[in-house]
Amino acid sequence: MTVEQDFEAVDQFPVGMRVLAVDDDQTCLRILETLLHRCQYHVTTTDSAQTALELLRENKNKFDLVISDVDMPDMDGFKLLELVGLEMDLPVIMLSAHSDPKYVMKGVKHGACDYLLKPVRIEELKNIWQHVVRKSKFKKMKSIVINDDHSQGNSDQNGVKANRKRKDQFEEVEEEDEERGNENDDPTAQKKPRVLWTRELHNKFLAAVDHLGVEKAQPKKILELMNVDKLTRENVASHLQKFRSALKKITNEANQQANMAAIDSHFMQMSALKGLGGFHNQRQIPLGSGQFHGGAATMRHYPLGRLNSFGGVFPHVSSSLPRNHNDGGYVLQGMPIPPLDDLNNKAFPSFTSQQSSLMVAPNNQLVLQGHQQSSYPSLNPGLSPHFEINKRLDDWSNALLSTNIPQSGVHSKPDALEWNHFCNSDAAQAGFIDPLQMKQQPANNLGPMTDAQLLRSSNPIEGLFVGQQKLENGSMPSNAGSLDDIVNSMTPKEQSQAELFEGDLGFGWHNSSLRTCI
DNA sequence: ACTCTAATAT
DNA sequence: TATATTAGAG
Repeated sequence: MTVEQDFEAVDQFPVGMRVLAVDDDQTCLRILETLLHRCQYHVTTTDSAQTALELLRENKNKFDLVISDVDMPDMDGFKLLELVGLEMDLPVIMLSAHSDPKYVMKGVKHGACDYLLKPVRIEELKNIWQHVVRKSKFKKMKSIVINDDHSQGNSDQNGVKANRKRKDQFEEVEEEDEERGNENDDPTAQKKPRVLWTRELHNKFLAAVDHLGVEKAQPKKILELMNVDKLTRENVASHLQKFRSALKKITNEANQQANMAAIDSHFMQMSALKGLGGFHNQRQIPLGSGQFHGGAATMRHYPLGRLNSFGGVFPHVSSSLPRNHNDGGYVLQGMPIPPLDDLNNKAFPSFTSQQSSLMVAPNNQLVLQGHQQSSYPSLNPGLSPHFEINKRLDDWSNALLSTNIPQSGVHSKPDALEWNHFCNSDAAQAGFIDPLQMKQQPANNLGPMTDAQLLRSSNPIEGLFVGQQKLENGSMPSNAGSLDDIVNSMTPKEQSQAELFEGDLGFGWHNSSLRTCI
């Protein structure tokens, strides 16, 4: 079988590929030329690197590949390599008699896409066209980002392999292609988007988990229930892992506390007194923004006290709030839903910065599209339908300010230490905020999270709050009944506003160390 | 084939 | 930091 036949059997492409061969040694150059011709390449030769460079500069896009000797009097082959890489980003193959790994490495580091040892065998030249294909593929996808990655990304991958003589070039090229292909198959595709577990997304997650039951909730099922585009099982698994560890932490702490029962009964009393504890999920709320198509939108009843402040999906932990958070108050963000507290404010806010509906953003993240949360306290309370919420933030902030509690910034949330400080602060002592009250009227006196709440894809607190306002100003009958009724009673405008402002209260809430407050 | 957990990477 | 990925073991 002739070389030609052999070659053509491989691929038609390389026929006519334009190769510039550079070697100061005339003999070598002649041999090289002959071999390249046999491969049906279109060959241009020169014996000087300088000339080569000029040829290349004058004939941009007239060459597909450069194959150059390393040792040349007028210009170091590496220099040529570098310049070519810089100026036209052509694939360059280095050629030398030195098998010294140092040289090989140098070539590779300078961006050579291959390093051939003299004497060159035609078998090696037969395959060099692949560098052209690869390079152009590579260029296409990197063209916007980087210009000179030629000398970096390329080299590392070849580095290890380059210092062995390549008998098995075909295989090797395939390997390399695979390596690159994994990441760069689609030139337009960038890195996989990261999922941002926003409140809304988390709520869907919670709804799914709740539906399945905490114990039985598994990534795959959750994923199905959530029915969110582009979300993967891995995403869910990761989140679930985080969720569970947060859960464990919280329940552990809760269980360490004594007097649960007493506190429980107290809570129940408070609930009853408040008239809010008896809410049932009587009907669903029509959802504007929910994308939820799973089976969680069914009516459920929870035994009062089963649910606590963590989104209604936590196991029964004597329905008492966790207290005495002794690790500094850190709670995995996005896990617990903030307690509703009593509706007369005194929320213990934390601040998050994302919200709204799910999309794939240009920045290549799965994000919730929407406004960036206004930095507290920049919201204008007078204009916000969430005046009271902002006021709560004000209260909290002021309380903090008046107690020398170090604040780490707008997005900080108090940790256990800060909270203890706060509880002992003048502000607290003066009744500015009553820790005791906060303790006595924790979130779960408001009954379970409803499907509707979860599915509304907005901060349930917001809806509740609006409802509460309506109750208070008489625009809603006081016997409105269920929580759902309240939320349902929101006007479309209010709902959209709630939508817009959702996230005013973050969900990194933790009412840590309440025990130490009394 | 999937899940869980821990560890580690990005 | 939050999320992703991986490993190793069910």
